[in-house]
Amino acid sequence: MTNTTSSNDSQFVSQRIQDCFDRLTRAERQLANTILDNYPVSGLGSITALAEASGVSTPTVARMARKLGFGGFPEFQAQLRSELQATVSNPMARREVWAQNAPDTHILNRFADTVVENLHHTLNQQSPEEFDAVVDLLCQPERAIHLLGGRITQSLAKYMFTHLQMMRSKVSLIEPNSSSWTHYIINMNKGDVFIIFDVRRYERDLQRIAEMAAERGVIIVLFTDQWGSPLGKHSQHRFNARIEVPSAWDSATVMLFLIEAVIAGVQDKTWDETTDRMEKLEVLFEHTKLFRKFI
Amino acid sequence: MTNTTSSNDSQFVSQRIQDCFDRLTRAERQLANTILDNYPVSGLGSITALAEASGVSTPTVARMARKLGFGGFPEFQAQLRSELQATVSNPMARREVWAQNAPDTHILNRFADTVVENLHHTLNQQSPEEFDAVVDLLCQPERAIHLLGGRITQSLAKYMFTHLQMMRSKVSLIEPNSSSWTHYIINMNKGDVFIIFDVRRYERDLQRIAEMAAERGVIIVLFTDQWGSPLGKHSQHRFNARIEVPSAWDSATVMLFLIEAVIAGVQDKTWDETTDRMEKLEVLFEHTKLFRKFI
DNA sequence: TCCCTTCTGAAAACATAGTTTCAGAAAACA
DNA sequence: TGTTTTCTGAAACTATGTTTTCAGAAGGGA
Repeated sequence: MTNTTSSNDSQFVSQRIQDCFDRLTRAERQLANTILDNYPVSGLGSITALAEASGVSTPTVARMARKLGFGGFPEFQAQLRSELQATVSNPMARREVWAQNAPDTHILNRFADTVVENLHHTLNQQSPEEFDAVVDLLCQPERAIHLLGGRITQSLAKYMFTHLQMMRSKVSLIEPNSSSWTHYIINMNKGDVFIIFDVRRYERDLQRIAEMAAERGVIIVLFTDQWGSPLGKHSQHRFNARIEVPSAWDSATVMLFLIEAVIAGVQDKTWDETTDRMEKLEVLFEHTKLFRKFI
Repeated sequence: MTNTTSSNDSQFVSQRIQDCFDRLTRAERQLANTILDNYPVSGLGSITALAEASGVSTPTVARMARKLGFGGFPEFQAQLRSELQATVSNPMARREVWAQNAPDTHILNRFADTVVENLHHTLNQQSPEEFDAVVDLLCQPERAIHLLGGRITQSLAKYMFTHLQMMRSKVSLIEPNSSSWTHYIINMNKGDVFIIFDVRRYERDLQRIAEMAAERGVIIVLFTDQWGSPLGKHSQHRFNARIEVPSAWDSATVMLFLIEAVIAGVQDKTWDETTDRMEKLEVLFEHTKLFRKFI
C-alpha cells in the first residue's frame, strides 16, 4: 500500500521521518516528535514503551514503522541500531554540529553557532535581580504599560504587546509615527512603565520621547544592544542583548528570547489571574470561530 | 544466589563487566568480549541475537545479566539504554547554566535550556536543501513576495517584511484583517512567493487564502510548528520550528532564528545588489535625519 | 447539517523474547 | 582413572512484545 517509499532504503530514520512528515497524521506526528526528542534512544526500547512515551497506541507505532518504509517495528529498530553503531563508533560525529545534514560552513550552522554564543554572553551579562525587578513591575496591575520600538524593533514591541495584552489590562502600543507621540505622552502617569526598544542606528526621536516620559515620573525599561542606546541614562532598567551575526544585519533572536523570558516570568508570577484571563480569551476566540482548537 | 554484587548499583555496564571479569566462566568471557566490542550497540538487540553473535546460548546471556547484578536481561538492557542516553544526547544543551549568576531553576536558565534544545531539534529536522531552495526563490527579483501571519505570528511576518523590503522590491505585507484578503489575492501572479506563518491554534482563514493562492499558481512557503499546520498540504516549502517552552505560551524565538537565517542567506547570495540598495537607503535615512549613524 | 472517508486505540491473536529446567559435557581434584 | 563439581545449551515453558482486527471517533466535503 505505502510502497511509494521504495527509495527510502538505507536512509536515516530521522531523514525518513522528515521526508514523510507532512504525510503523517496527528498521532503519528506526535510520535515522530517523541522519536526525534533524544534521538535515537527513545526508539530503542519496546514498542509499548515508545507508544506510552508519546501518548499514542502501539498500533500507531507499528503503522508508522510501515509508513516509513520498514517491514515492521523490529525492522525499524534494527535500522536505528545500525545508525547508532555508525554514529558511536565515529568520533568525528561527536562534534557539535547544529544541522547535522548540512556542512558546518552552511549558513544555518554558522548562524546557530553565533546566536547561541550571543545568548550565552547576554545571559552572563544580565543581572537576574534586574530581570526579576522588571517582571515585578509588569505584574503590578495599577501601573499602565506603554511599548515603543524603532524602525526594526517595532515588530518586537508588537510581539511583546500582543502577549502582555493577553495577560493584563492597561497595555498600549505606541505607533511608530513620531508626530503623534505627544498625545501618548500626556496619557502617561507617574509610576507607569514605558518599555522602549532601541538598537544601533539609535533613533533620535526615541531619546526625545524618553526624556519627556522620564520628566513625568514614568519608569523606563530599555531593551537595547550590547553597546547600549544613548537613552540608557533615562532608563531605570536595561536589557543588553548581543545582536551581531554573520550577516549585514543584526539579529533580534536573543532580544526576542529576553522578551519571551520576561513574559514567561510575568505569567509565572500571576498564574491565577492570567489563567483566568486566558480561559476567557479562549472562549472568545472559540466564539468568533477565527481559531480552531488544537486537537 | 549471586548477591555478592550488591554494590554494583548504577555503575556502567562496562565497568561492572571489568570488575567481575575473573569470576566469569569461559562462555561468559566470550560473551563479555562481544559486548565490549562495539559497546553498547551489541547489547541493544534481542537476547537471541546477542547469544548468536557471541556464539553462546541464551541461558548464558541471561545468567550473566544476573551475575552482573541485574534482575534479568531486560534490566541489563535498560541500563545500557540509559547510559547511551547520557552519552549520546547532546551534552551541550543538557543542564548547562546559562546565566551563571542565577540559580539553574531561575526562569532565565530554564528558558534558555529549552530554547537551545528547540533550536537543536529544529535544525536537525530541517533539510538544508529546502532551506537553500527557499533562499533561491527569494533571490529571484521577478517573483513578487507576499507575507502573512496569524494573530501571534503577524509580528514575525512584519519583521521579515521589513528586512526583505530593504533587500529587494516587490515585497508586500498582507494586513491581518481577513476581509481585505481578496484584494491581495487578485494581485498575486503565477510564480509569486507567498510566505505564511501559522502555528498551533491554526487559523482557518489562513487555510482559505492559501488555497486560493495555490489555485493561482503561487508558490507557498510555510513557517509552522513541530506539529505542522493543516495548510502544509498546499505549501511547496515548509519550516517546522519547535515552539514549546516552560510557559503558558509558545516561543517564537526559534522561528525568528529561521527567518533571520533565511534573510542572511538571501543577503549572502545577492551581495552586490543588496549592498548597493543598502547604501542608497543609508543616504536616505541620513537625509531624513530620523536615524543617527552608529557611534 | 449529514454523509463519507480516514484515523485511532482497545482488545484479541499471534510471534518472539526471556527464563527455567535438566541432562550431558567439561573441568577439577584425588 | 574415577568421582565430584561446575558449566553449558537444547528444549519446554512463561512472559512480553508485536501485529491484526474492528468499532467508534474525528475530520473533511457537499
